[in-house]
Amino acid sequence: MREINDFKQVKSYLSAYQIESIFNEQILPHLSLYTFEQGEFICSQGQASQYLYVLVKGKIKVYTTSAEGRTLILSFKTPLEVIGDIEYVQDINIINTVEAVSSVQMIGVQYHWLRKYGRDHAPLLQFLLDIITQKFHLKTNSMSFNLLYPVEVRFASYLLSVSFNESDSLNKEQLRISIKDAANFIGTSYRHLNRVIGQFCTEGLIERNKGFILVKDREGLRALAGDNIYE
Amino acid sequence: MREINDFKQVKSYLSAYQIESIFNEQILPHLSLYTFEQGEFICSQGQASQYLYVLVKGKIKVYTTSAEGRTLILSFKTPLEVIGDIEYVQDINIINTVEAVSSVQMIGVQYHWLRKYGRDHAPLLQFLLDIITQKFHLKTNSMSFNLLYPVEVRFASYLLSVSFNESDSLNKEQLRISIKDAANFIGTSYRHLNRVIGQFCTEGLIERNKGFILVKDREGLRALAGDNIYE
DNA sequence: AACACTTCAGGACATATGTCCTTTCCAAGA
DNA sequence: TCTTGGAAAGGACATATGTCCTGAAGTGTT
Repeated sequence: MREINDFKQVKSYLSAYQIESIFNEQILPHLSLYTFEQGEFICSQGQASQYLYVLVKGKIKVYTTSAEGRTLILSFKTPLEVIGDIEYVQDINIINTVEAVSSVQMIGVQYHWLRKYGRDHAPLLQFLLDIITQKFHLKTNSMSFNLLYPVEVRFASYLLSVSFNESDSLNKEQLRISIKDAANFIGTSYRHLNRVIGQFCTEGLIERNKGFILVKDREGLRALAGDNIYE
Repeated sequence: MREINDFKQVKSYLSAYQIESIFNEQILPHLSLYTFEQGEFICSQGQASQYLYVLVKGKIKVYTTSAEGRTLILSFKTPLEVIGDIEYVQDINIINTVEAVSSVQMIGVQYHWLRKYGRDHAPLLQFLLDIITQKFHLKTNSMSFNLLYPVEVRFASYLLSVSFNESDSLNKEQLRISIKDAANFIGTSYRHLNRVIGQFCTEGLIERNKGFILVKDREGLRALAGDNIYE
């Protein structure tokens, strides 16, 4: 983590995401911009939490590790997103580990200042409400999805969702997905996911070349996934 | 659903749960008390939502039905709880079906009035934030729990959690649990749950007599469930 | 009591998924 | 160039879970 002393940058992010109003005059001076390198932890499960972060650039993953050491990825997130909100409101330790997937920039504020100056600031409260309800809704969906459908369907949905987002950038159909990550996200074992991938290849839905996955039949995947997409 | 015109009653509930402040003077006159009979629907997945309800008495269950008709119970809830909060904030249709498990009383307000008079009322916003973050936290837990552990463990946890709450009342250890409900809650099939129940009986953890389940070895269950309890 | 009807318990089998291992391959570093 | 470590792919097997079906037992109705 590196702190960047560039208040202009902070302001410009706030303005870009139209959230200037959520921090009032008293809080503004206590905002800082932080950079995290790829693979760096933004926060770790179980630790005490001190900062509310607003993700403004890059991509992060949120996951939990069970007592037995198994990992379950709860979500990948891109701006605009907030980390530490639940912990702030509930005043509890960090629930999930958050790790930078790419290089990441976040605006951070200490709870301290939020408690002091933000408790009754309606725009902030509304903003948090909005973000958290979104998260909740999304989680509700993925939870029922995970419990109701087999790995095959979940993976098809995952592929669609990921390829959609990624392909914004460059490589239209070629995806560099980490199969391990995918397995943890879907809540299955690496082995089994591999099996399903093999099956998809046989069926001509996808193709794989050394670590990459090429979506060949988007419609076929969609048919498999049904309407259910990790939104 | 039956509307009860008893403003005193409403006031007394608000006071009992120490939430008088969340509704301001303008909103108060628009609060009503509603009664739902056992088995009655409070709201149904996909419908347009109009009311924010505060559960003040009784027990409800929240569940979702997949396109294929499978049911997944997301939670059982007792006061103090709010229904329709996510929908209110996000302005979307009802996400999950909510059904009265016992006879139930709820305080209801139309979104209309909340939008008009409550948008900037910090105590209301704080209250919603608090409730929703709790829900979120709980859901996060149960989601990872469901994905990370086998039915055996989940059911043990379920039994502990349910027997704990129920036994507050009368029958110390005797539980009338609906096995179907339990199966849907855990996200498994009736058949399989039955199998696990049989196994638990063999191991002397529980005993069953015609539809009831008797917890015999709470410690054994706890050992199986580990620390993980549906909170 | 006799009947139809539902719920409950469980058998038999198929499928989904997990665990453990082995082999291959490729890339980073000595 | 030669290791060496780790990712990738998949074989073999065990286990967890789902589906379909059947028979027993309870419940209400006539």
